[in-house]
Amino acid sequence: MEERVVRPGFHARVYDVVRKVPAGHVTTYGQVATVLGSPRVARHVGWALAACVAEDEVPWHRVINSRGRISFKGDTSRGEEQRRRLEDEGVAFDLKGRVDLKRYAWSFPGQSWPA
DNA sequence: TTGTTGACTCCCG
DNA sequence: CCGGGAGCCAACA
Repeated sequence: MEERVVRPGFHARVYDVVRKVPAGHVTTYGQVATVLGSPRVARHVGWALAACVAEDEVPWHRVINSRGRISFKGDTSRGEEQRRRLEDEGVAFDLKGRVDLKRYAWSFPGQSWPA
């Protein structure tokens, strides 16, 4: 129950949390990790999203880093796609490619798991 | 089993 | 705010 231990189904939890983010809003890896019960696993949230694809129906593009920026390890092609999707949903970007978290950050219902 | 890696975050300057 | 360094934990070889 309140184990909050990261189980092998970690990805599934990440996906569910990300799916709760409505269009026009964004969240951070740390936020998702916190909802999962472990703010330290922010890196694994990104890793889980990396494994996720369109078939998973996960709005991975709504997840950015704590600085309101799009972080990638080198393949910016997905970063540009992420930015395009967010702009299409009404999320404005800074000239430096940053999002105003103050305005678009989404709060999860209960901020805990399970929801 | 250990060691390396990483779509991160925090601290410092 | 930005950049660099250290820490974090699970997955992978």
